[in-house]
Amino acid sequence: MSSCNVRERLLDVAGPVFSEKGFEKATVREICQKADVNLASINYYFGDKEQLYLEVIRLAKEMGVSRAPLPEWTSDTSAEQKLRDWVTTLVKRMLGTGELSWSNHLIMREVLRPTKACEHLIQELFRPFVNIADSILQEILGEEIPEYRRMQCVFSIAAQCQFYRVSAGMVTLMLGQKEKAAHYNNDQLIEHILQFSLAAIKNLKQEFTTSVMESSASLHGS
Amino acid sequence: MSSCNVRERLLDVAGPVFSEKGFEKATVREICQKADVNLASINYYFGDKEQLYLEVIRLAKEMGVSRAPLPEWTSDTSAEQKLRDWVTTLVKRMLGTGELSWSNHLIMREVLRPTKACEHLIQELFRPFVNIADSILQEILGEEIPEYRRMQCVFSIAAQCQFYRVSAGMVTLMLGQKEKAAHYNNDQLIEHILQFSLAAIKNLKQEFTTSVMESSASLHGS
DNA sequence: GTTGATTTTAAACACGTGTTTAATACAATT
DNA sequence: AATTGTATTAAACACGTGTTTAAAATCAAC
Repeated sequence: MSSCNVRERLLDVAGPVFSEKGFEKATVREICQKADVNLASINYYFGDKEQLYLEVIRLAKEMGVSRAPLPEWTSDTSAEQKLRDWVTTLVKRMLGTGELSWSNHLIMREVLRPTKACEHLIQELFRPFVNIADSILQEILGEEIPEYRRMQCVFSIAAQCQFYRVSAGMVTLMLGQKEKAAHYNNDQLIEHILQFSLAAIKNLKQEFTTSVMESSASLHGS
Repeated sequence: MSSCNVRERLLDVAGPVFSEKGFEKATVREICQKADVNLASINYYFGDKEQLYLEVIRLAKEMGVSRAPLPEWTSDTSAEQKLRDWVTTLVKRMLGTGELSWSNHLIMREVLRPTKACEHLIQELFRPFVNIADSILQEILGEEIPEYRRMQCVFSIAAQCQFYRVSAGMVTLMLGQKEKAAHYNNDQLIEHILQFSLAAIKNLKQEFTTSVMESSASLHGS
């Protein structure tokens, strides 16, 4: 009867521990102790520590997505609104607060120092999410901007969202607690990132259309 | 005679090892072996592993700055040129290639997971460097934009530079080697980051001046 | 109820880590 | 040449790690 909820308890406990300590520094002893199971249980149910970790990553991916999903869009949702939703979702997933933020932490660890598990995250999580941003930018920028320029913009936006997660410690040390609390909450960050990025994107579009007009004009001229 | 170049050899060897493995995973045995000194030498000369690490961080800071210094500016250097130099310097320091890039790696490790050494880096390296960007932005934006908005912009620029360092592994996995080599070398990145950020900053300035004009107009009107 | 497989347990194993120690070698000074 | 203080060495120490093992306990089926 008391059998296989041990496996579940291990999965539940391992997530936060791996998230806080990282794969290397997390110890099977701590995980087993917090799960209130025997030390040998991880090897019995998962084979070894690494396979437990891979299972936890899978779980984190699913939880992360379901926790901060993209809203539904209709055919007349504006591209800017979509971009706002996209940025909001990314910031929420990255800076996700509260009790379930371990999944975000864990995924971010994989981004910063990829292991075997990162390939899976890219296929199932990052690539689809980036593709959405790419299609939004295509909607704004039109067809004539080359794909790699769009991708650079996507990276620039994602970079800003990522910064406040990965450099949070340094940002706090630089600004001081009060300054950071005053001007760097989620909503203000989203607003700044959106304004900053939208201006850059619209400028890129304008620059491209005028350069096309110029080359067209010089073509007609010569 | 054979005395105290042991200390130097340890410092020379420890930098790359700490950079590659991080403080925790780097072992005193590997460092001592590569430095061709006895296992006990680190404790003899530095006290313990951590104090060696602190010395290495100091060394990395000095090397990083001297390796990619900011160019000299005259009184008629344009603000945009200064910003270009600043971004170029930051990208070079972060993505610094070749034999001496260990210092950049090591400093980036401190940003991502601050230890005691980070406070020193902030005081001596980050704060002065960020202040330079802040004064450049002040030159572009004028006085009426509040300081925290300028700082947000500085962070947005730095975030883009940082992204390709900390997420390099994931970016490569996403794009594939050839695509990354084709469109994401240092020069192209600098160009994109500058264009992207300058457009955003100029838009911010414009938005502020028009809103000031509006409020001024409504003031005169009422 | 007995049997057989599955699960749980405590102990030990094998290895790697940073650090310490006591003996030795070396250099300069008296 | 003897002495003193410094530098080097090999060995051992103390601890923490993931994993394995063999015995005990539990459960399901006959």
